[in-house]
Amino acid sequence: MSNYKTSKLIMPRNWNGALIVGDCPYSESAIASPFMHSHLGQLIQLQAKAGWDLASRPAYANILSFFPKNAKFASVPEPVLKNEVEELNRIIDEVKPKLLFGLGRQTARFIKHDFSGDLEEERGAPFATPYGTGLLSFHPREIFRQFEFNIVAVNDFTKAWRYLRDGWTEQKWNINYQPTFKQVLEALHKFLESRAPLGVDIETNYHLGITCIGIAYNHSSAIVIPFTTPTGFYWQPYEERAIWKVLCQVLEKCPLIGQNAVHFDHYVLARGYKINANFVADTMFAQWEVYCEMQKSLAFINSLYLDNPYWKSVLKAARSGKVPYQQEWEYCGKDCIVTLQGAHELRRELNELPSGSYQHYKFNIRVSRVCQYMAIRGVEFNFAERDKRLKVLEEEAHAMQLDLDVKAGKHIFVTSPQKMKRWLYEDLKLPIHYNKKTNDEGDVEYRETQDYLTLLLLARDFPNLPALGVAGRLRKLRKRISSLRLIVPRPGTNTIGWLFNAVGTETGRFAGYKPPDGWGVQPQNVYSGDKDLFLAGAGNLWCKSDLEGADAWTMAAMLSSLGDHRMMDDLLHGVKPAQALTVASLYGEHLITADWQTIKSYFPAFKAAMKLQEKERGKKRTDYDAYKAVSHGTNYCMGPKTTCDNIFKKSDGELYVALDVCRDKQFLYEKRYPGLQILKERMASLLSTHGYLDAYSGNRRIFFGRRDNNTVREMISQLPQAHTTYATNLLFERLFHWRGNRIDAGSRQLVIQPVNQVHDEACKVFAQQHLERSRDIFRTCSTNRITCWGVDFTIPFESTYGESWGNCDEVFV
DNA sequence: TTCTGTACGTA
DNA sequence: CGTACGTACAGAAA
Repeated sequence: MSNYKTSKLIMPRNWNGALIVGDCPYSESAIASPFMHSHLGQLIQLQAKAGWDLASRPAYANILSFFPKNAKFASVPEPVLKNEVEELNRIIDEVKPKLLFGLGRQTARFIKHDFSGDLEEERGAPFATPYGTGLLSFHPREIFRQFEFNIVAVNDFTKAWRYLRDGWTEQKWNINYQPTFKQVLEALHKFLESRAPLGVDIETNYHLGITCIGIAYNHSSAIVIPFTTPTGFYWQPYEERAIWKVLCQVLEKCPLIGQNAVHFDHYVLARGYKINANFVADTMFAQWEVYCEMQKSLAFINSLYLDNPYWKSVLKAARSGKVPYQQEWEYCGKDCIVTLQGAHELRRELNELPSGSYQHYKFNIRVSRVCQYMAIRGVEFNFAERDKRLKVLEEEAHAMQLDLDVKAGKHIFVTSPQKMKRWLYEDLKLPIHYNKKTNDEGDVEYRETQDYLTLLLLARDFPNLPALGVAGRLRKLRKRISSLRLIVPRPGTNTIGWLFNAVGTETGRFAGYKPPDGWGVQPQNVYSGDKDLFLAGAGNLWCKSDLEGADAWTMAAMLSSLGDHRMMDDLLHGVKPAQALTVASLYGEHLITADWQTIKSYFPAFKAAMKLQEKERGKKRTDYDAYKAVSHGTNYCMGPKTTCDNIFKKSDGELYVALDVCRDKQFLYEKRYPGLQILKERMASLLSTHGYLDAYSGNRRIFFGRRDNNTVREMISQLPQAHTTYATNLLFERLFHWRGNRIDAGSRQLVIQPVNQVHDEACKVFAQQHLERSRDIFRTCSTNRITCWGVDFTIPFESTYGESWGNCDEVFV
């Protein structure tokens, strides 16, 4: 083989057999070789980090031998591109690389013949080439832009080295996806006998009917039971009945491993098939526990820990008829097998972490049973009252629309951002307002906006244009109306459902969803004013338990450990930080450093003053409301501009705190809690020394972002959120699993039934006759003790009950 | 029909 | 330069 160097290929003397292919040269002027300057440096660093033996070297090539115009691949004329690709292919045929390693999304298109078009999906999954193994990863350019890709790229380079050294062949899949009746029954009975863990996955059609169900029983074998074909049914009716009978037992009795943090499979089986599937492990939960900032998809898990080629494009192809429809069943079998394999590897990953991680994973799996319970149970919804309310609101909206059109002198379509923009900035020529937007790459952009805040600000600056305020209020009202109108009950009932994902967020908070059948709502963004429509049901009570000062406790503990004990002192003696700030603002700024006793001595006067303000200005418009926003914002490094915007917006344009006033109040707040400044520095130093934070729950969040202020802010909110979540989840976990919360011994029926969770608010329902018993149970289950940075504390609940979510006025405990 | 951006609801 | 989310709608792309 010839040693030669061109802008297209660099072939080293001591070649290791790998050809690393990029998309185009570094820049217009740096085209002498495929990778130059920082790109080459990055590649060498990645090889070193991934343990490549650098005594021999990879060859480097590019799709393009030149830098495309404006750095846009699309600008390259088709024939030119074709020539370049052909030349690359000639090079590949000549050098015959054992490893073809393509970097970047453009590159992937040309070196993998069946590339799906999504690099993040296919990255890290090996494929066969005529001369060896192929692999895709990020281009150094992409890694620079998106810092967290770096760790993933190291993983890909580690894999690449292994494939180069040991080669790669696709594992043999043993998937029986067109089984006979006899085979299915035999397999199911065998599972029932052995009770070995099974990897389970279902595929469903648009109506949530199960098209097939796959069961993997070892790391290469699965049986898939098809139910429907595009034209009918796979089984005779009597066969299907017999299969479901045994299948139901398998799903309820065998330990199942799933890939389904949203509990979609469980929900479908329970609601549509009356099967309470026994999922005891979930690869999504495990992957979240290991790297909560990363994706949790099966393809991603495969790319990190396994060696299967990309298989995820088959489902779409099978459904659209591009490949035989039976391949959907085979695909389902692969999913099950990869789930089983992934669970195995993730167990090893968890072992590498402190023991708390595995404990928290197990805890979350127990919590996930509560998510399933709440999803299936649902709650009663007051449809009669909803309909009445809708009527009133719709009339109100109609009147507002007429008023708006008159005031504006033309019809204003408030739900169209485009039309609103034209009205404000073209017709009325008002000053353009911008909104901060963080794009996928993490860069901050500013875009034109016409949101509620903008309309309020414009209305304030242009009092001669009363239409502005009306437009803002109307748009909000329309949003509320459409949310209400779209609520649909489960057929024949007044019940609605919701879904939860216990690992839906990076901080450990739940994510909530509208159920896949559409019969319900997203539980966590229900408009406060409509919460009274969610009912306990006849003979029942709705009980709402809020964590009191939820996030503040962890904040106080962190400050305490840094030597500033004042916030903890305040909280322990019933002084909320925002109250201290308000008292000092109202009765003399010297009070800002006063002890809690002094602050408290002003409480009667302070509370009376706020009551008066509420009477005069309306709800959410008192000074205390403003100072709450200042305190909250300052805790999380919010700037004075956003703080005063928030106050203005929350008070519907009534409360305007000038920017410098807002800034002064922040200084005042920081004077009382000087630890806040130290905390920022401490977090920045933790980011560079450790790069992770451990919560008391056992969960560790590794921060993959850049070492900048942005990440420091994420870190500051991490532990408060993680601990709040832990306290709420702990309550639910106990209520669900503790035998003391059962109607009677041996019963599965709960006395206190969890129904909803909104971060620091736990909603439960119990029968009226069990009020006293529920109080006892709650007292037992609601205790917690958290240690943060060596400081112990407890987050107390404040509980009330009533007939509905929005109507909890009686004190519970 | 599917995707993207904007706006807005929650803690 | 608060954090963390999901959904509805409009309008464009396919």
